[in-house]
Amino acid sequence: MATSLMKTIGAGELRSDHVGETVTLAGWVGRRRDHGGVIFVDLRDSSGIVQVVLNPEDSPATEETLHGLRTEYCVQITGLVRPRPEGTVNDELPTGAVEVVAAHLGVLSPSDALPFQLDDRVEVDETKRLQYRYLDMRRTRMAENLRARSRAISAMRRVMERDDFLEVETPTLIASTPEGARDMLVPSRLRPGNFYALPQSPQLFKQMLMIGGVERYYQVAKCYRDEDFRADRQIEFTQLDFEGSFWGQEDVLGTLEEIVVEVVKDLRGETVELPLHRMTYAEAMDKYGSDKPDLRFGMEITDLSDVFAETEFKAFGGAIESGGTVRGINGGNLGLSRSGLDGLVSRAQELGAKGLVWMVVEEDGSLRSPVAKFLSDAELSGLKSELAAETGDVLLIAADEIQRVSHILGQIRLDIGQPDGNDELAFAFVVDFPVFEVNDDGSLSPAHHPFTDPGDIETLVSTPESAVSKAYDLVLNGTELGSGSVRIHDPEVQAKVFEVMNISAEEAESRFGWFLEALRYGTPPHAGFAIGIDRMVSILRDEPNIREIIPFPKTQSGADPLTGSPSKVEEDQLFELGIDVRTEVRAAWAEEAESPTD
RNA sequence: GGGGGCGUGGUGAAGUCUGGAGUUCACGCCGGCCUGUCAAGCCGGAGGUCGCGGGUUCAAAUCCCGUCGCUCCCGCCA
Repeated sequence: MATSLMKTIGAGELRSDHVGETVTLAGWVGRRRDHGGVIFVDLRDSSGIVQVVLNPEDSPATEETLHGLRTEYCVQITGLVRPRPEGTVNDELPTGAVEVVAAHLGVLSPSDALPFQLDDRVEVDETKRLQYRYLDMRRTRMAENLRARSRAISAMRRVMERDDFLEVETPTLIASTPEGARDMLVPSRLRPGNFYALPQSPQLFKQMLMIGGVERYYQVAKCYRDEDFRADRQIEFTQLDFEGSFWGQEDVLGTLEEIVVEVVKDLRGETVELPLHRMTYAEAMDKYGSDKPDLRFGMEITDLSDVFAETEFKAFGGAIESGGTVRGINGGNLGLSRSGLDGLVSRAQELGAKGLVWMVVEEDGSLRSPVAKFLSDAELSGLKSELAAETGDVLLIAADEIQRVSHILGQIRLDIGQPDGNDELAFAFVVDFPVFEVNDDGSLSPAHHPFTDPGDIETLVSTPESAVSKAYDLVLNGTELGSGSVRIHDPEVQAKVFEVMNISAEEAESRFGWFLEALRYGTPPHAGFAIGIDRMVSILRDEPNIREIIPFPKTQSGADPLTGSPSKVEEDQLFELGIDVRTEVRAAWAEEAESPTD
């Protein structure tokens, strides 16, 4: 802790070594224990907590100041560091062996009574916390999360600088580029009716940096995606974005491994074993029904099509006949009641399943299930052996087209398999993503932005649905931390990809003509990645959502309870921007003004 | 766009299913006592339009309808 005019040392830094020194501290009044005569104050600053002793003899401040001290007053204290008396040492505190006898106490700034207690054991409504985020971050949870976030970024920079990456800032008022998500738009005053987009990622800029000879670039980049919120999604978030020239996939994954090792070391003091686990997209989908498998537990999806190849049970047989599949998972001994099992069925239906068959293995080896009577003995025993079923196990089976079955069982697997209190970290690279995802109606939609190396061009053209791109993800505990790819550096390939993606030459020219031209000036082969910093830190900190990692996050409806954003603006301002508000919106405003809600 | 959960003094919860006086618990706040506590202790006190609107009822925190906010999820999103 640097000294300043107002303090000579951080409160949390005091140790027995400092005994005998007179120090000046500044910080906040945490807990206050007023015994009438002596008063103990837990003085807190960013370095920690130390006990300050105030008493009439040693502290010549007025009685009023002493007893008038209240929680969260901002104070400055000068006093002597001394060992705590015999028997009063507090082993819970790093500073617990000493205390500061205040000779002088100054209130720098008093505090109103707080809207909620800063005690970490008190759970507070999150909206309230966000509304008073500046108080919330005085609590250890947020204070530590902010520090962890900073350390994570610092570790990332360390790797980037060690490997000679150049930090470059790219603009945030840009032309809309296709990343799949909805753009956040900013109106242009100088060109009414025209809009900037906020970047969903610095994608094309970093590629141009490669063309520009930077060779190795990184940026801690703010990104924006105007989509619905989730526990791990905000409309603005921060990524470590990097890119390298003369690079292929292995170079990127190697750099990611370095980053993972450093960040985990700094945040958790743990050593990550290299190489990180790696699997193909196809394997991930097959075994885990997800492109971001949670590998902290097994419960792999098993193909049961062979078992039920000849079945009389229509739900299974029908699926197989129409080219689909029957697959199942062994959920283990879940101890679920009938209604709990039915809950899984509803969940499956929510996920688009026609149904979900559950079976419980009884003591005598028989299978209890609403559909057991429709299945032959051979099928039941085949099922048990395929799923390695033991007494008490719950078997869950779905039948439908492959993609849907994977999705359903993959989600159910997560619902029932999430290890509680398991602090294991399961990193994995998922590689060989397809170029296209197949929609329900059989049509294709790009799985990545169109600047991703689509692999073999002939395959891309002849059977696009089976084309494998050079795209890869980094996954941690079932959450996608980020993704990247080898990029296209050949303008001919780029044109071909647009064609296959049904982007006409005219459209490509009008939207990215400038970029297509850039590709024509000796573009080096290049590849890169972007890691979601908020996500990574939230998992490493065992936080349930990324709002705990973002200093000033938004609620699920995109509002900031502290500042009131988004907010209305004056009509003059809209006029100046060339924006006309629709009559319906205007009417809604008027109604809102008349009858304020909540 | 859809489904689930939640909304009760400043904070957190119980009460809601099965309607009967704003009832209870913990913390905080205010005042008093108290010179070795560390979630200090003891005594006293203040503080609520039960999110909001409507309906049913003799009577609504409680039942019904609507609405707003927060949250988790599906869709969406890499």
